[in-house]
Amino acid sequence: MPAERSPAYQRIYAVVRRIPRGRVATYGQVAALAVLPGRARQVGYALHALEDGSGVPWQRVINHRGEISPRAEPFYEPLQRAMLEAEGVVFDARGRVDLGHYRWEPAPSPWPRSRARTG
DNA sequence: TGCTTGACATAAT
DNA sequence: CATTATGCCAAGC
Repeated sequence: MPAERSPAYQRIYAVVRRIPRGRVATYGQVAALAVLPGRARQVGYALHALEDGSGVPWQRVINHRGEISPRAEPFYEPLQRAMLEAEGVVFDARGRVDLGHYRWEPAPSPWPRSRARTG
């Protein structure tokens, strides 16, 4: 049984698929949403095992610093950046993404604020 | 089976 | 915010 079929990997892929276009998420964020707290490395490992036709938007997963994590093949770095830029994600002069602006938030503060006063 | 590596995160300085 | 140290777990050898 390939590791890609592992339940943990499947949850990771499911979370990554939920990342909307033009948004990014960190490995730790994906790990937390995939019910794998503290195992951010596994997220990267799971994405590493992905195939081209997997349909998983792996390019939307970056590290906590808003940077594209360098992998063994330097070829992927500009590729991921180009894919994100094609989605509307803007990179800083230092090659970083403003997480405060592009970070995907699956739960947009569902606070029990009850009836909003003033509306 | 045990050691090393790796698409990371967090805490301390 | 950058560095350094530590935790984490699967894959490769």
